[in-house]
Amino acid sequence: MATERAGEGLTERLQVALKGRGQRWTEQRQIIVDVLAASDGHATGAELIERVREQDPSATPSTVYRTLDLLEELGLARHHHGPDGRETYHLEETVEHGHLHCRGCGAEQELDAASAAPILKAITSTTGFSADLDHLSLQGLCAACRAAQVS
Amino acid sequence: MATERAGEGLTERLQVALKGRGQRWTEQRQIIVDVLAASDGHATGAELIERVREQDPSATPSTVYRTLDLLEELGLARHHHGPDGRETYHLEETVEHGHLHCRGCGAEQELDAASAAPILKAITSTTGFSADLDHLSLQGLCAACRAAQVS
DNA sequence: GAGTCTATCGCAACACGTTGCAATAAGCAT
DNA sequence: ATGCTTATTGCAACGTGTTGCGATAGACTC
Repeated sequence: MATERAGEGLTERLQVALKGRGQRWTEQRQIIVDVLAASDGHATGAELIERVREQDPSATPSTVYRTLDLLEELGLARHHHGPDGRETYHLEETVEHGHLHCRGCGAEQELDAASAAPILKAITSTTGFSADLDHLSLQGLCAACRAAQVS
Repeated sequence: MATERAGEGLTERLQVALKGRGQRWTEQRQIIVDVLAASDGHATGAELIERVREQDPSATPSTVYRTLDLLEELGLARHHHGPDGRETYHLEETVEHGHLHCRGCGAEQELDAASAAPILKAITSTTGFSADLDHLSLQGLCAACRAAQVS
């Protein structure tokens, strides 16, 4: 397993953004961004900490979470809460998407922007509220489980 | 501050449901149901524990959370996760509803079943997924904050 | 009422995430 | 290169929620 590196463009964007705010670029932050880039789907806080520790055993949870918060502030990462309330993180590079958790079979579907468009439109027109797709995390029954329940 | 009691009908329904499953009705459970009924809107786990403790200082978190889980299994209570991932509980008697959290002003709107209907319909027709309104917890910008941002 | 079975309780430990504070070290000026 | 400023780190403690286990006590039988 090679150690994956975040795209150079991403790292550079980060350095510039940090410098502009009087903040610093550190080895730890490089590692955290790399880990996030390598786990391209979704990863929980605990998973990220574990993977960061593989590369730097001295890293602590507080540092990792603080860095994740920072990345979110900079708009480079996002997090959302699963049905159990646990957090999952992903890089902003990942396409913006929502999540559908089926309480029947436990499956998780992703909801891409195109499919979500009519839903977001319905939300806006009935409530005036403009919802963030990245925070859209629905629980319910998928089509298969609904069919199974009817039987 | 009078000690509020859950409606007798609710308590009786519970006793019957428990007996049918070979489970028991205890003083603690009465207290927890009462507290839940008294905090008719939403209450976090921590708040509920504190209030239960006022009536029975020997109650422990594990008991309260286990009872809440039990009430959910019986379909008498529900919980959902706020934008910070913390849990809030409410009795099933409460009208089913969703939540809208504004990331601009921090306001929280409720979403009643009538308003939600077109949204749920849009979800079903685009994804085949039948979403639970009680777990619908959106984050985004309310109409006022959107207007303010445009300026 | 006494005895039995087992659901429930309290405790203690754990898991995830957050926060305050003192020590370290990054980045800048000289 | 050296020193200064202060962002960042590691540690330790806390808050919320979960889980395992032995002790308690509810409900049922005789």
